[in-house]
Amino acid sequence: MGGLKKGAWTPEEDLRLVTYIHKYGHGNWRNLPKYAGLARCGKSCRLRWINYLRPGLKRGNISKEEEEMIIRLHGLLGNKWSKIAACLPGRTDNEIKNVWNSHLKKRFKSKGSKPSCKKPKKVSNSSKSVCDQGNTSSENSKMVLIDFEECLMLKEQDPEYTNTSSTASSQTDSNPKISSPSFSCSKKFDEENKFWIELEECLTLPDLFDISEFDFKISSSSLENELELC
DNA sequence: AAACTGTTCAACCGCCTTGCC
DNA sequence: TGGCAAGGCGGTTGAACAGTT
Repeated sequence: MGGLKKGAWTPEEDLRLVTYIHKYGHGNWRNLPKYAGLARCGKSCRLRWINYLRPGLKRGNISKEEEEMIIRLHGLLGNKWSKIAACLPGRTDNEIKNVWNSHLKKRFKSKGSKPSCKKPKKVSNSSKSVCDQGNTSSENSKMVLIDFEECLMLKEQDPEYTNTSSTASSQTDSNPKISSPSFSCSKKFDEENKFWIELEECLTLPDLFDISEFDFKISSSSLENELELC
């Protein structure tokens, strides 16, 4: 790959890239640099466009609300930066990753909790975990996001899944924070097959509600009916 | 003022996924 | 159905900047 430039982009390169994309779009990133007269690889052009030059990007500080959102989503999705970014208009996956790694992660370290959640895991016969780590926000957030596709996939993989009752799982017994074994949630669908669920207000939550203490399971044969924390 | 240390963030790297032939 | 190309993603790096001694 001799002759390909690396490192920081110059204003001239930015201008070339923006001008080209505005004129012709980016049909093929691999060929784009050649046609745009850039000594960069296609990947580099794509990254520059997505993370910096694309219209509609919010530059500057992440707001408190955005921060809270990142924390919640990270608790549920783990290091799925692109998925998290999809929920934050104008923010890029790279930006969110940087924000997380530079300040938010430290905040969790100092609190002594584990912020990340890699993959859904099976915890017991009677329940499936959508996420094994959760909301560690300092506020009593009661909104959580469930990846509907992931739920569906898990359900399909495990025939026992739909046979679960609403009784408490063994994990609940070891949870000192909450005595009630389960409660239901109302749901709110949004785009991309995810839906928000809002925990019922009737439940008395501990001051520092931590979803990581719970698993989600589907309590009826229909995914659309009800989810439970257990 | 200089040296050192810590932080931020743009960019790169390599792996994985997807779509096409 | 397998192979290949391209795009997408997450982890990592390193330069620039800020703060501290």
